[in-house]
Amino acid sequence: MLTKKAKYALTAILNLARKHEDAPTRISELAQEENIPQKFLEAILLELKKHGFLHSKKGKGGGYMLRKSPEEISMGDIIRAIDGPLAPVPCVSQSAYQKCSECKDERTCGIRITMKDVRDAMADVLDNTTIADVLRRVEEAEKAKQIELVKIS
Amino acid sequence: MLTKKAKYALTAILNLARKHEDAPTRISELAQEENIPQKFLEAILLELKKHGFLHSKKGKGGGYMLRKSPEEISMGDIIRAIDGPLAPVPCVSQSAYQKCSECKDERTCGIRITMKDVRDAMADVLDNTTIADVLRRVEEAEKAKQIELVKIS
DNA sequence: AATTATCCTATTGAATCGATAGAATTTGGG
DNA sequence: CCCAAATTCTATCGATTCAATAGGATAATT
Repeated sequence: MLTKKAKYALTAILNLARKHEDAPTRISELAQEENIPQKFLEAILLELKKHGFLHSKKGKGGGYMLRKSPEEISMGDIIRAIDGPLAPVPCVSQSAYQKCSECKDERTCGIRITMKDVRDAMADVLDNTTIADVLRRVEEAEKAKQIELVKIS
Repeated sequence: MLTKKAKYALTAILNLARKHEDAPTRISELAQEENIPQKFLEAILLELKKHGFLHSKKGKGGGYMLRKSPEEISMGDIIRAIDGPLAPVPCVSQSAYQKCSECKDERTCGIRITMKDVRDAMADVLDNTTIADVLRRVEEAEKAKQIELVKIS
């Protein structure tokens, strides 16, 4: 399960990416727009900054802005930064492998074999979907919705 | 992340499936063979029984045995029974859908669109991998290991 | 210097995870 | 019919994580 923290992180980055402006966005503004508890969002943005996704400007007229372009950030990157490895079990994680204690031989462990497939399937989606991709798909969905509305009226 | 509970559940069912005997297996035996805390395993087996995967026989000569055949049990079934829905967010779950509170319109939510793909990718693996499939792949891996050993010697 | 925002530390309440203890109940065998 | 062996039930526990809040320190812009 995605934690709320990761969900808020994705929401915040998508919001900032949609703005694609040079002007920074205030935490308070972001919190209000996306219905995220401000103090919680504060901590999340700080973490995202430490991971290199954002940078910030202090003082009057300050706020947060994207550091990388939306094409360079994948959904997987953000989720890993906030929630940790994607893998359902540590022994199939690429980014944070850990040996399985109870397992006699990893090569012949049925759970590992299956979970490796699951991890790969998840990573295939999340590492090949950038913020820019998501924004594109949202736009398409919004267009489809408009057409639907016209049909009904 | 898969919980230890679910991992133990999978291990237990794989063990019972490998035995494919009519004779029931005692909890204590299963716990020892798979290095699972006995009292914890007790609770897990009970839960698996309630979900219809196992049935049990009390008293002397009793124990647990599979209720369904290994071909009829998918990895997804077991994980859902113990850990709950596969979906990373409730609003893309097939088995336990829940409306997203903070989302204005689900159809145009970028997180939902992406997470739907993730869910489908996971379900595609887990619902199409049966216990029998896993056992087959473990056997293959064991054969490959044997060949490897012969080569070295 | 005043304003505004980020940054830091600490704490909280609730839920979940992993596991244990002890007793109750059922069953088959002698 | 009683005993031993097994499952079944109830309850509790400590530790960790999750989600969020509070309050203030620090830094930078106008």
